[in-house]
Amino acid sequence: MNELVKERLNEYVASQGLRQTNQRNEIVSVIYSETEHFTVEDLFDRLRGQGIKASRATVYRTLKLLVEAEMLVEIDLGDDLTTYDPNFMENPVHNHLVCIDCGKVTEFEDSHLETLNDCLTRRLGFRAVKKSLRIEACCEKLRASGSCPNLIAARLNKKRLPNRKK
Amino acid sequence: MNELVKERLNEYVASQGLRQTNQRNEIVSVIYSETEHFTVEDLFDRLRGQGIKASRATVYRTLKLLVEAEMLVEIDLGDDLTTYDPNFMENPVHNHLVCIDCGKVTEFEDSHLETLNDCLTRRLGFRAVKKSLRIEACCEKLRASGSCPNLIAARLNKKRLPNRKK
DNA sequence: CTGATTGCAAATGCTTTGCACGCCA
DNA sequence: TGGCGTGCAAAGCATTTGCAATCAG
Repeated sequence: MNELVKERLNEYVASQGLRQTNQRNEIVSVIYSETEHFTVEDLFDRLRGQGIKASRATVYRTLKLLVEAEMLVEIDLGDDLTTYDPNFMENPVHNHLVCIDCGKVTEFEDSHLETLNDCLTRRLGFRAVKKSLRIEACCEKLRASGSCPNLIAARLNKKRLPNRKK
Repeated sequence: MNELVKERLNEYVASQGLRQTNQRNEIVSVIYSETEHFTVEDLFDRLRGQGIKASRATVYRTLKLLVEAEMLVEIDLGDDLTTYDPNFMENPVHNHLVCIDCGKVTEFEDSHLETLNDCLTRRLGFRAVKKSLRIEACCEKLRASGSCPNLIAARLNKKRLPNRKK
């Protein structure tokens, strides 16, 4: 995966008359070492944690580059943070469900949903180009039994906590 | 409509131990005089255009209040602007289609879509609470005939122009 | 009267940018 | 060698906040 990704980056970089650099390679390498969604600060922390030196400016610039290269997608998780999703390369069509109990994000896809969206769009006289669906939901298990495995996992792993809507 | 809306605001304000003020009433009145989506600056301009005096701070504070009162919903149109939709009071369930040719936003709803979303959510072990769907699409008429009525209307009316994704 | 509301300006927080230096092709 | 890339600090922008004056109930 990692090699594939770097290759794709370098293809894009070459095609645009840009240059291959250490920072870009390292940033890409760190991003795709996990499938987790992340914010700029998340990424910045991961970089520092691995002793990789790259300024915030470079991180911002590289993220913009990756979005242009369609290797990364900005998603809206319902909070005020710009979040990046590295999973669209493997999975070009997917949606997000955000648990309002623990904040955990579940990716899912469904062909019926895609078909229906396309139909509705066509009926309105358009051709669908891109789609963004986010479902905010609460955990049935938590409601039923008073405990939610995701909630517990979230606490243990210090994942993104419940979205603070500012 | 206008009276209904003011009434609802005042109900909420009263229920929270807050106070009825001129600024709030005027802002609400201006917002619901149209069904158009708007940004803070749009609203601020409309206020000034009608000679209504309210500081930006008050406008921001009132918008926050209206969102809390569930009279207004923040929506994501795919640009970097916080946009407000005043139509959820009349139409609690609807989605947005954004034309990438002219930027025009079309609201639509479909019961099948809602059902499918709920099914998918339940299958994942959650109960849907809230949903946000945005389709970006291009106009078939423009592709076919080279002209798009919305595009023309957009130019004539100086509506929101094509989204600059910065 | 009392505490909520307002306006102003200052502060915030995220992101972008200008510039001088360094490095890839 | 030419110019793209980087880091730094400053600038930008949208939004929030502290404070003193004002206003609603």
